[in-house]
Amino acid sequence: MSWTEERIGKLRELWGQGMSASEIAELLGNVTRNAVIGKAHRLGLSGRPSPIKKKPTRGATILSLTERMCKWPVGDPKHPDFHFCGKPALPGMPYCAEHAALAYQPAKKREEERKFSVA
DNA sequence: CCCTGATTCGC
DNA sequence: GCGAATCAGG
Repeated sequence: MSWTEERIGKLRELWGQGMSASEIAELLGNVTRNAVIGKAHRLGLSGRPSPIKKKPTRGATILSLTERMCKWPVGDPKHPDFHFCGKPALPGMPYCAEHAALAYQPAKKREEERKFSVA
């Protein structure tokens, strides 16, 4: 299977929407996340999370940074070591891509479960 | 241990 | 250029 314009367009679209490589690979079909990431990288993409160690924009106050901080509560709020994820949050999301996925787990095929409930 | 993406290697 | 393997981090 080669990367046609159609697939590349889908890849770029899904990737731009914040879709994870594994999700994109699954939706595209007959591709692995490695293929998607590899192609994305080759296309000049990558933008999404996990540039591993990154240099935070220092000079700005922590207040401005918290807006982009993943507000995922880690540990107990009463715990003295309580902290937030701190990873870059998605636009419009209080959490980063990973935690947003965890917080807003999309119910796939909810219809199927639904028809069972009717019975 | 799970997940993520990035980078590298071989085909 | 493609994909898998490997690396690095959360």
